[in-house]
Amino acid sequence: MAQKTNCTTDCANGSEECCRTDAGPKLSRGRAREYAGWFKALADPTRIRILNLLAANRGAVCVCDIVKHFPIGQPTISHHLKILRDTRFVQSERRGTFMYYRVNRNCLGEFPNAARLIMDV
Amino acid sequence: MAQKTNCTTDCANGSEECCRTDAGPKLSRGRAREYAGWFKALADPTRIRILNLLAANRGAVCVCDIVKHFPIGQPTISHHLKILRDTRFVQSERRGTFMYYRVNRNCLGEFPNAARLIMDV
DNA sequence: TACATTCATTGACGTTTATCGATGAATAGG
DNA sequence: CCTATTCATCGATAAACGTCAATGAATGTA
Repeated sequence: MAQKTNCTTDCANGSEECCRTDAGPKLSRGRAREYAGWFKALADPTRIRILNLLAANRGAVCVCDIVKHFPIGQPTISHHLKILRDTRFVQSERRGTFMYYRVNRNCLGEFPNAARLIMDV
Repeated sequence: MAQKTNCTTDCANGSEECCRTDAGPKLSRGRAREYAGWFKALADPTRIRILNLLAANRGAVCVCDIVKHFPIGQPTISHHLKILRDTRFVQSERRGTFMYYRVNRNCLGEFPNAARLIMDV
């Protein structure tokens, strides 16, 4: 429902940048949605600190140990871990009754890539 | 309300990683919130494409021109621009009746920094 | 002065999200 | 088997978010 304007006709004086820059976004809607989902996974303080905790411990950490460091319940931690796992920021591995989570360090190099693609450099 | 567990006592067998990794997150709650707010600004497909559009046009672009390229109304675009401006992803400048927006290219270099700080490398 | 245009703000709406408590599935050990 | 433990899933709730239509403030022009 893009609102109708007559900006184009008004700015036809040739001396302004307005209305001569008609280039739309180059990123497709689908790819933008993909990137947004990626950033959305990092758009929560708790998830950032979970990631930071996992990075601070070299090896993998089990859920019950993660829970200890946060003032929220275990189901909520599980919820956040699922989001981080679905977006490949962390990897999980089962050992007996325990689930061990570790950071997926490949994601680190992807940040500059994302910036480059969005910022169109 | 971190759920009580006896994980620590259970894993006192010394052969498991569990419960020997007691390092909490190093990032403060405040800084995590700051970073999260930053990522949250990019956690929407429309905002990513607005940013991409601004990056694709060398000079600044006025709001009415941005609106043309999206299937949403002008107030919503204004709303997104405010979020991007509050987080310093874009800068604005008034010329007469028009508001011109441009990408803040400094933000580009900040991505790797954010990754490094969160990932604690 | 009066009018048109650009853009931001407001208030309302449906949807999504973070959190909780309760429950269920899987595993380990008596 | 039976019980205890770890963790994921479900259902509910309150807050936050994206969007809209309507309005308002600022500016340019006749």
